[in-house]
Amino acid sequence: MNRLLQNMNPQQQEGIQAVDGPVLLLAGAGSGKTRVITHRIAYLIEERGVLPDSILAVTFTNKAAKEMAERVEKILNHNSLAKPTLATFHSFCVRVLRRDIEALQINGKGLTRAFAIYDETDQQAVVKTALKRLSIDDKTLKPRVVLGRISWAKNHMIDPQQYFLASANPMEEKIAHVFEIYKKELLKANALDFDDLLLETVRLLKSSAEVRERYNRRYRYLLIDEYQDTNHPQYELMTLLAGPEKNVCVVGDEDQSIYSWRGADIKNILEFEKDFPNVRTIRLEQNYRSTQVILEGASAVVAQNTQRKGKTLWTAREGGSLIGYYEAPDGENEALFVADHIRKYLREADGQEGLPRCAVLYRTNSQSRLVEEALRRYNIQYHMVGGFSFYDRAEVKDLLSYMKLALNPHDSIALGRVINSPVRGIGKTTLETLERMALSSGMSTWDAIGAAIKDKLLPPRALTALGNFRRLIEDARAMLEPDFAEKLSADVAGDASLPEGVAEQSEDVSFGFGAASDGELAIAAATEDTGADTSFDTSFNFGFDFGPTEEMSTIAPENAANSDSSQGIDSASFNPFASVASKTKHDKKFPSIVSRRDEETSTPSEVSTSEDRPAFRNPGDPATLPELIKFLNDRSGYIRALEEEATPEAFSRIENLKELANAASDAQERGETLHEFLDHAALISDADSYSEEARVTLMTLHAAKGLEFPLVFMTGMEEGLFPSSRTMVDPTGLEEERRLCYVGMTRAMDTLVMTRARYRRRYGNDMPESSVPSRFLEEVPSRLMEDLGSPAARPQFSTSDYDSGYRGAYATPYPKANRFGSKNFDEGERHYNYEDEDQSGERASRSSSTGKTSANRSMDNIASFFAARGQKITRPAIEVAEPTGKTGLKQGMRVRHPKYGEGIVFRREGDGDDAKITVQFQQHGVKKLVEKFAQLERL
DNA sequence: AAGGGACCAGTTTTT
DNA sequence: CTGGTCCCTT
Repeated sequence: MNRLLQNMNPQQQEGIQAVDGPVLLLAGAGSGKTRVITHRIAYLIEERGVLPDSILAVTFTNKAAKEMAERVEKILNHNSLAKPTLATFHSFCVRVLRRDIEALQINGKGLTRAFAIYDETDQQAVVKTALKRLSIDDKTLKPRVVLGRISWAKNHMIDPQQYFLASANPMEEKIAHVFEIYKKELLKANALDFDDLLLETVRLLKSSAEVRERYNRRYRYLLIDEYQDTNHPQYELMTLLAGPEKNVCVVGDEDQSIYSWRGADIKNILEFEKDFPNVRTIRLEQNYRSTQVILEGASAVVAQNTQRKGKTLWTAREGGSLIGYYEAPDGENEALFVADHIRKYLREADGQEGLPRCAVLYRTNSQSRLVEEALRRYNIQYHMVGGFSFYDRAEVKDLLSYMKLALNPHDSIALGRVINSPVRGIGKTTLETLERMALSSGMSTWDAIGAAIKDKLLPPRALTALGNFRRLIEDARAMLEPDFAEKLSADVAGDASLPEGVAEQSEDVSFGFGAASDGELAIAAATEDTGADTSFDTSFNFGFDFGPTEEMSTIAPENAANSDSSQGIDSASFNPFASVASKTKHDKKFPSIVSRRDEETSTPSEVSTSEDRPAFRNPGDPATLPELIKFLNDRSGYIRALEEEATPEAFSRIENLKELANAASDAQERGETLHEFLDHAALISDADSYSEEARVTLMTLHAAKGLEFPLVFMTGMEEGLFPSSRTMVDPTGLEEERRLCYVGMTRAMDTLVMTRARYRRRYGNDMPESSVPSRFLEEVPSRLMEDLGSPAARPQFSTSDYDSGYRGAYATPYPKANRFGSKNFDEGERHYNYEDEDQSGERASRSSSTGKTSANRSMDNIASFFAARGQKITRPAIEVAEPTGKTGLKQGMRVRHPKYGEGIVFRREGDGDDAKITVQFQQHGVKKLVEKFAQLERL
């Protein structure tokens, strides 16, 4: 038998071999779907002799795409040089548009290939300005809501005019107006939002037969994963890409459709069968992942849904441990329970085969904080996906905005973001004037700046500031031009040919950077030693004197001097390549970017191809990514402003910018263009940071889709939280929540634990009411569950005579109306107590300082728990924390502050460099200070 | 123009 | 408890 079909069940084999014509693969959770997809791709290549180039597989997340690519490569034993295209819908569209969007232009008008991608924050900014322009209070009409409507309209192919005509009330009419402005602004800014990426690609492929046929020729085998989560534009895209051959395979599971709120349309599956009448449907129903207990539990939950085709998943893994349930008194305790459980699990798994891996899943990102804290206390390494992405941090976005402006200065959102950060004296009034100018003349803000300077339409001070800013951007733009360095230096000789990394592909579609045309920043591929050698001289001067030449007089000499070492901008504190940079610190004349390697090996003139000396920028090439970043960091004064701020936060921002420089340097090594780098930053999602090696992973239920773990925790199983209160009103929303629950449960291979907190804090306040157990808990047959409640409570309540079948004891003293506890519970009885520790002793101490009346709150448990181990705790911090910082300051001590004068230490939080001290000053009231910087003097 | 303080509103899920 | 916005002072 073919090795690609080995160890596959008949349905899987069919899925792998049915490569011609349309195929619908209905793949239940854990049914080996990814295996089938990857083997199918390998089968196409190995058995059918299909060129990898002509295979396109579209997945939902970058993570899935990456994983799939790796697995395919592994199956093929790395034998294949060419690779199939594996991408998300969005990233694929970006690549298409970066290449072909200008085919949509009419009379030279329309978006260019330098288009920007607007993320949700950018979109909000556009909506906000639109609202302001229409004098609509953004409290009555929330930007989020407006955006939701706009997105909805777009995905239903409704334009602003149609929206206006269809609007039934003033509110809708207003939205239509905002929509119209929004659309115009994006056009003016040469920008596309996430929806546009899909829609414009569809429009492109529909309107240009030439382009469509080109892609049809290129991609002859199409595969769409997570088909149940596609929306209408994605569906259209699929049909367009499928072309006349219709070798398209879609893979999905309606029970795992969890993105309908984003426009995913279950109808797509039905329409698929309609549009492709000769479709072959294959069902994968054997689950290879979970134990029978878990699978049965999950199936029982999802069986409550009415809107499903219904299928019978089965597993050969009979039995399995029961689904655990733990009811915590509050969120902290819940998190500690999970952490403790994980620690035991990791300990026990130590000697065993295989990597121990587990996941903590929750409905909302905000729930992660408590779990994180708990894991940190246990010193358990964890990996969190989601939440604030690296690329969402303000400083990173700022720098990215500078980079975007270098490509596309008309990007008004990026411009608005950084025009005055760091502060350079361009304030509100100036911006308002510019905005008015732009509005009345229809030009972009960037052009308005030019006009204002040209016609001296603003006060001199503002004009100077604007002029400086404009020069900064223009200089950055100049760096993207080939020959930019030559313009800076008179004595440059040599040919400025672009590096040819990849030859144009056989068919006419290619995304390699070799395909980059003049406007794009083509960058030579690089080797490992690149980063260090390439670029970063500590001061931005590229190692040669760039006295202002005719063309580049915009780079003012004083600016260059500005960034000289003594001024602190450059400095080792920032430069990621400081160690090398200090060595190479320019005593060379041009071409300095070219580097030691040249000195050692060959002369620059001999070198012409990127293969020969990929590490360096050839004379005549545009600047490298790290060079650009370095330039922007220095010339914008961004780093300097942070350094002057000198707060811990500022330093961590600098760290983040370093990290961005590292990312750029990596991208450089991969041969990415600036466009590609920015596209990546725009499209990367938090879910993509999941790493297989992590022992402990924290993420939302949504992010967990497609993954599996031996041990899974589902936390926050409470009505209103999960299912979310917003979804509980309509049955459709509720069914989606239920599917989400199904997705979560079926992530578990061996063990599943569900938890709930009786009291959960919200907005920093305790919720007055006890939570109600999630209905999904009720939907799991009780014989499949066991209570993991307080070990201490167990002896009190014998389990043997408890009839509902799970071995917990907690429900006994209460009416059994609800298996999952009742409101009148005495909190003291059922604490999770850590390793059966006696809670009675030290716990009682002085916890009343928190103002809580109940001595049984988990906080006190935690306090005693850590106190017993001699560890410091930060909560409640007041009575336990031992001051160990350099100052040795303690609560009650009298201190003097250089500015605020005398005061008394009120409390102390944290330790080491992060320690914060709250001081009651006689004159200035209560201040919270970072100990390290506070310069407090003990009296 | 810029920084600080007071006030208020918000938690789904994501490319 | 956070983050954003508005208004106040310098």
